Amino acid sequence: MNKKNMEEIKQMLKDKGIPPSYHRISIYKYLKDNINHPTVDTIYKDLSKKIPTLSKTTIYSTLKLLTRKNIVQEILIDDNEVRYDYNTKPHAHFKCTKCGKIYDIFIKSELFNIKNIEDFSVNHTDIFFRGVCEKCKNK
Amino acid sequence: MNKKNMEEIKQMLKDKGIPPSYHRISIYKYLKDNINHPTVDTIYKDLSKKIPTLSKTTIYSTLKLLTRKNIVQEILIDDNEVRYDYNTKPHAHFKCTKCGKIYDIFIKSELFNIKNIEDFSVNHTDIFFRGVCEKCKNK
DNA sequence: GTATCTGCAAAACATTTGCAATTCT
DNA sequence: AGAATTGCAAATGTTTTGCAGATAC
Repeated sequence: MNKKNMEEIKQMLKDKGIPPSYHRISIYKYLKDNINHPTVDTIYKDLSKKIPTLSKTTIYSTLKLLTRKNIVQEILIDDNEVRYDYNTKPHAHFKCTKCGKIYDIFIKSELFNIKNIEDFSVNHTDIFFRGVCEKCKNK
Repeated sequence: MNKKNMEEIKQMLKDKGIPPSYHRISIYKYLKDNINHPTVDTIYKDLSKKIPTLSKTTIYSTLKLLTRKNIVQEILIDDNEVRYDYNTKPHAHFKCTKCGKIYDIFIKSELFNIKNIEDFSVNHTDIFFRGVCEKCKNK
């Protein structure tokens, strides 16, 4: 089952023109299994338990590569830390300013489909909300 | 005329509960005169020509203060540099991925008025577009 | 055997902080 | 004088880069 996942990811990376090294497969699988928009640091702390030789440099370069190939998505919602999202389909994000968690918001909006606005060609639309989540409201 | 502007800003800062030092007035006036979403570094390079004693620390602390008081707006559209926007009214932004310029987009969207979404209380909505601007298209 | 991938250490940035000096009233 | 503002230098945190060694095909 886990093996099967690895094989599937391996094939997918190949199809996208990315040589599927063990590290790359592992990092992608981590994003698939942890859809809570982890940072490089979080990925490193977790994954290096299982793969002690893994370095941050490799995580950085792998994520840049996957982003360039549109297999994952960078989220720049706040602060100066980049987060990564396994889900590349158009969706919005919500960040709770108290607990810092980021949630996916699956709203439909015509803004995601805009191809031109004023004189500009649009390639990508980001919609971010900031506020307080249910849990933090009740504290 | 210029003096008059300074006086107006001074009064406005006072009204918002901010002691209007010369540096604070100058930084706010810079944002008013340069609505192209400058970074701290840009502000520093430009303003320190006129005010040689001005330090980056002061610019950082002043902008944090103005942001907290909702007099200016932080823009976190890309990379790891914060940009500042004189215009605090709801509007979207477009970033050209070729030249790096950021443009204001004055679209109307009900998303700017959302107060609740799913279980969350929304305080702020950001809408960002990325793509290529007219000038870069024709290069 | 040659390309690529990886990891370390250093560098490069943006931003924050501690603290002493300056300024303002 | 007393409180707030400012500036320097150092610290912090994230990301990038150069290069040497390891790995893969």
